[in-house]
Amino acid sequence: MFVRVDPGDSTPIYEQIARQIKFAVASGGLRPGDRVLSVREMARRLAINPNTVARAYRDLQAEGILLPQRGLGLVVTVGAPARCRREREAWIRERLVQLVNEARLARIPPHDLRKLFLEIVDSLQSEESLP
Amino acid sequence: MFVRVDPGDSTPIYEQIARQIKFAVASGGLRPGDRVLSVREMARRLAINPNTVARAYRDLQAEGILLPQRGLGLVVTVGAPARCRREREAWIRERLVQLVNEARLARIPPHDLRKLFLEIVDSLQSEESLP
Amino acid sequence: MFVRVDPGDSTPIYEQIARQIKFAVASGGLRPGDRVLSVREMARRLAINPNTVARAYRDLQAEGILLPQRGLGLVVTVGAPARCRREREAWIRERLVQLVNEARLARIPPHDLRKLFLEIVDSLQSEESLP
Amino acid sequence: MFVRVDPGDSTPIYEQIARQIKFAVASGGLRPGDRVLSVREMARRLAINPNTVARAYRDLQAEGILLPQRGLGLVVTVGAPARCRREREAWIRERLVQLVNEARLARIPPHDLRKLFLEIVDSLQSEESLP
DNA sequence: GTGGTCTAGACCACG
DNA sequence: GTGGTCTAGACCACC
Repeated sequence: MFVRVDPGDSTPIYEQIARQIKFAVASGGLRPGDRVLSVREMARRLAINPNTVARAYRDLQAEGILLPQRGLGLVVTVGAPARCRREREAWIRERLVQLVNEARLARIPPHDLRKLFLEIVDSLQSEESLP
Repeated sequence: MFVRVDPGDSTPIYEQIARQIKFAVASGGLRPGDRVLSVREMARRLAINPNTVARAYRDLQAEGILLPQRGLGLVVTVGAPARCRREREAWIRERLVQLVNEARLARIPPHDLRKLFLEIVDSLQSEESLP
Repeated sequence: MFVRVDPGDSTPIYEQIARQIKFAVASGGLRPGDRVLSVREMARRLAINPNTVARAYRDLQAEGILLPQRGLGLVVTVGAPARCRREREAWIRERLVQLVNEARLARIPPHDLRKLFLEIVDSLQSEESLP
Repeated sequence: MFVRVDPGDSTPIYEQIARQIKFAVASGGLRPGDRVLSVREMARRLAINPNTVARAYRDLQAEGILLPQRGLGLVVTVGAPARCRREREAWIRERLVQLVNEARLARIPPHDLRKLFLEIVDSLQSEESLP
C-alpha cells in the first residue's frame, strides 16, 4: 500500500493515515468496493501500534468512507469518491486561507508571498513523478 | 500592546503570544531596547493566567529575543530583529513547502492549486487594513 | 535512573535534573535511543511535582537532547552525545575562567590559588567512588 | 572608585558591589577609616538604582565592615581587614570545592580538570595588570 | 513594582 | 499508559 507516516510530522499518525486513504479515494487510487489492509497488516507494515490504525479506520467508518463487510474486512463505500473529493478541496482551501491569513498578520507583503508561492509550486510540482 | 489571542485556535496560547511578538519585532513594531508588557499586565489584558504569559516570555528569552532587566522587566535584544526576520521568512517558506507538497500527494493539479491560491491571496490581503 | 536533587542547592530543581541528564549523556550513561523515566515516574521517585520534571524535559527537548516518541515517552536523540560533551566542556571551562578571574580581582596570589585548587582536587576526587 | 558591575552576571548587583568592596578592604585598597562613596554618588556612577547600592551598604554594615559616621557617611571599620581577608579565603575555597565537586559529578577526569585549570590560571593571571 | 520557582490539580490528545 | 496545556496560587529575590 501507498500509505506512509512521518513520525516527525506533528499531525497525529491516525490522521495522516486517514487523510492519505481519503486522498487515494479522491484521486481514484482506491475505488468503491476495494478493500483496505487489515488493521494488523497495516500496523505491521508501518511499524506502529495497531490501536493507531484502528483509530484511523474508525474515523473513516464514522465518515462513511469505509464500511465493514462481514468476513472481508473494510471496503470503500460507493459514496466515498464524491465525499473525498469534496473534502480534499475543502481541506486545501482551508489551509490556504489559514496560511495567507497568518502571512498577513506577520505583515509579509502580498507580493512577496505570491512570488514565494509560485517559486515553490513550480519547483516542487515538477520535481519528480509520484511514488 | 497589540497582542491578541484566539482561544479557538489549536496552537497553544503561549505560542500565539510568542509568535506575535516575534513578528512585531520582525516588522519593526518592536525595536531593540523596547520593553514588553509585564507578565501580570499582559495576563490581565488578555484575561489569561500569568503563567501562560510567563511561558511565552521564557521561550523568547531562551531564543535570545528578550533579555531580562533586573526588576524592570523584559526588553527586546539588539540581535532580535535579524533573528525574527529570518525566522518569519523560514516559517512562511516552510509552511508553503509543506502545503504544496501535501497538495501534490493529494494529486491536486498544480494549475488548480495556483488558481485557488491567487484567488485567496487577492481576496484576503486587500480585505481590510490591519488592526 | 540515578538523578538526585538537592533542595538546598540554590540552582533550580529543573536545572539540576536537566544538567544531570546531559552529563549522563555526555559520559555515555545514557545513549541515543534510550528512554528517560516518564515525567510521573521521575517526579514520584524524587518526591517533587511532575510539572518540575516536565519543565526539565521541555528544556531538554528545546535543546535537541530529547525527542518525544508519541505515547511512549522521551528518548535521547542521536545528536545528543556530541552536543552534551561540547556543553559539558564549555560549562566547566566557563566556570573555571570565571573563578580565576574573580580570584584575580580579589587579588589572591596565583600561587595560593594554585595550591588551594590542587589540594582540593586531590582530596575530593579520590574521596569516594561515585554512586 | 574601582567598583564595576556586570549586568550580564547573574549574581545580584548589590552582591557584586558588596563583594568588591570587601575584596578591596582585604587587599588594602580600602583601609580602616576610609570613606566609601555616598549611596547617591555610587548609584549615579554605576547608573543603577540607589536602592541597590543602599542594600549593599546595609549588608556591609550588618557584617561590621562599614560603620556610619555622623555627617561623614560610611567608613571602613578597624576590624574590617581581618574579617575581609578571612571571608575572601573562605569564599574562594568554597567556590573551588563546589566546582571540583560538580566536575566530579560530570565525570570529568581529574587530570583533565587539573590541566584545564592550570592552563587558564596561567593565561589569565599574567594577562594584564589590574585596573 | 518586576520576573522566577514550585506546587497542585484539571483536562486533553495520542497510542 | 505517555506528554502537553492551562489555571490557581504561594513564596522568593531583586530593584
